[in-house]
Amino acid sequence: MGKTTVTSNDVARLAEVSQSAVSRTFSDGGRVSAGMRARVLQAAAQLGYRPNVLARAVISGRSRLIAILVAYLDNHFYPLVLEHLCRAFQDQGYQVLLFMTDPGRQDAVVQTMLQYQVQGIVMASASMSSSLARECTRTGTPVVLFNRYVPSLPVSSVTSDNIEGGRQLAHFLADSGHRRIAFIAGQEDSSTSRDREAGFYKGLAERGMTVWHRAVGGYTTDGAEAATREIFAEAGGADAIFVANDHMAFTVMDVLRRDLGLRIPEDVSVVGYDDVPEAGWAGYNLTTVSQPAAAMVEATVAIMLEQVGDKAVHRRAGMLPCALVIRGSARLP
Amino acid sequence: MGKTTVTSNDVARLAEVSQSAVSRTFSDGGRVSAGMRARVLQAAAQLGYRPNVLARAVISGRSRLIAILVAYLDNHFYPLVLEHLCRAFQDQGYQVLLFMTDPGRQDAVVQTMLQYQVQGIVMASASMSSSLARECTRTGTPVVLFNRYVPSLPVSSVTSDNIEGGRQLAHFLADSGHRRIAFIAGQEDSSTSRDREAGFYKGLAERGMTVWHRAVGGYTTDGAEAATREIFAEAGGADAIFVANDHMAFTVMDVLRRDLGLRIPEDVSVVGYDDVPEAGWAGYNLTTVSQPAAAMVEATVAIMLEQVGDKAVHRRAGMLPCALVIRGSARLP
DNA sequence: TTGAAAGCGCTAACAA
DNA sequence: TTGTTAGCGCTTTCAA
Repeated sequence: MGKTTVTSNDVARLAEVSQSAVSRTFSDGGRVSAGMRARVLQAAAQLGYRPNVLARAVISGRSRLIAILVAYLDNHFYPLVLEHLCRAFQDQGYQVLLFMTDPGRQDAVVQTMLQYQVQGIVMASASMSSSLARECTRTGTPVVLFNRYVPSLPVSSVTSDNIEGGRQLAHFLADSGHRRIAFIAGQEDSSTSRDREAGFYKGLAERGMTVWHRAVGGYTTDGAEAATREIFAEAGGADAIFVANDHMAFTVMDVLRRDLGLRIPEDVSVVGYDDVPEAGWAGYNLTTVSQPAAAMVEATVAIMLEQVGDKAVHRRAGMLPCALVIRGSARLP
Repeated sequence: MGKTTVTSNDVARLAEVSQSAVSRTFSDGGRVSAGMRARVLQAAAQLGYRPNVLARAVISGRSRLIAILVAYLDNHFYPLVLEHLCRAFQDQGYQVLLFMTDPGRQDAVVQTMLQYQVQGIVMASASMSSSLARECTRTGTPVVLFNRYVPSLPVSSVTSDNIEGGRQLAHFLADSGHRRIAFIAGQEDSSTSRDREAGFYKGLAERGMTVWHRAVGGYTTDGAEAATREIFAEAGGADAIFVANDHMAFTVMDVLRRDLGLRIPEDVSVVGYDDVPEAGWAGYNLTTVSQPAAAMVEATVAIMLEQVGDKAVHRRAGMLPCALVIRGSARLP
């Protein structure tokens, strides 16, 4: 078989030029004459030469690798975001190193990322310890939390205005005549769930109301089912439920209709959060708040590219507006 | 600030040992005495040393990088597969380089993968040109097509038995008394759609029937909607529709119920393929064929690991059994 | 077992 | 513009 990999030296020998001429031809700002370039490219094509970007990264310190960490992909919001992030980084000449993690193993995963010399880290549906955040700062690796924030950490974040979204839902439900309004929280330690809840309570208060019942679904299917049953174990049940995200809301609707024999929205109104594609499906037709996924991805990429290559890392926080999407799962005024 | 990256030389200097001792301590089969190991680890911890795996990859030729290429993530089958693949490779000490691509740009993307010295390529919902496949063979990079196969190419593949699945659906519909059975194809050039269709026709033939109408949905939402309308533009319409995957089937059901005012399954039966999580949701309750995603991922990873590091690439083809999942979207006998 | 030395494939300063 | 030279951070012979 012989050697299987073609190096810049092989190309240089065939083209009868120096090895650095080959390097210049294949690097961005390379100053090479048209004639040289042509000879090199011709020899490279003949041999099937392909630059080894890993070797390049070792020297230049620019791996053009961005790590993305996600905890799960069952909530359809995240695959969508992942797809857009990946395409956006690719378009900018960066490649995505994908990591799935369970809470608890995140620190080890971040160590692996750093070993791969990634130039930036995006964390979606996942958080990070403060010691790790500091380590990233030390190595000059910018971190962007997607759809989450931790004010005390030296990391950037991109979110939408979850407080305002929760508030608008509260107004909408209160103004539609609902009186026993329940809330199903997501993960209690996530800023999304906390903010949506805070905004929701604030909105209710502005209408002189308080939440009728609060349950926790933990952003899981099982949790959502249990929370729904818990609410309707009480006498009378709720006449409206705000579920902290769409993914849980679908389960809630299934339990309500199939298991409890209730009609939506005649017997009980359901509203969610995220506006994932399924929310628009006729089988659910869910009233919800849309998160501007495309704009959030854009902001994430912008913050990343701004910091990549900089020696120092700056904390940036982007918050994008959300919008109430009224469909048919909640009664109207 | 000073130097920001800690190298094995820094550790060696602090521990007063040779640089190669540090290297051995951090590489797998490194023969080092316990005392040496302890000194090195202590110095490394003190400095916050982290091996540069890119430099290691340049020398050893083992990047421990696996590329995964997907064309889209809206069909929920793929995020699920991606999540499992990623976790499985991570567990084996490999990292995933994720690429999203549109048909047509795939060749350029594969070139990028090879530049990153990936040790293997998984292609899901995406195909590959024969010249590229040959190039991968030449570089000794194993390729596994997930949920797709191209017999003429020197690449491995993992599929489920789509022919048998289609056949079972045909029997099921025929035996339930349906007489005007339509089929909505996916992408015409994909082996999944072709096999499901072939099996379906075979199954119908075994019951002395033929397909009543055939339309093409192209695995897209818009295509599925158009195909549905096309079928019901004909006098009478179908009394059953086999949709080539679940993702399109949900759209078909929406169009049927919301736009055409038909009841499922009283007026028309709908069956899909894949058994994505949403198929089990009460709002759809779709009769379908389940693809063994977990087993397919397992087979993919096994084929990959078997070949990674081998000089020569072997063609492997894994086909896993599927299973009919009967829910409520199709009439029973 | 340990250390010295020679690279892996490439970039980047420097001189010509 | 081109070639020469010195590395990047690491693995891997080869002696000791």
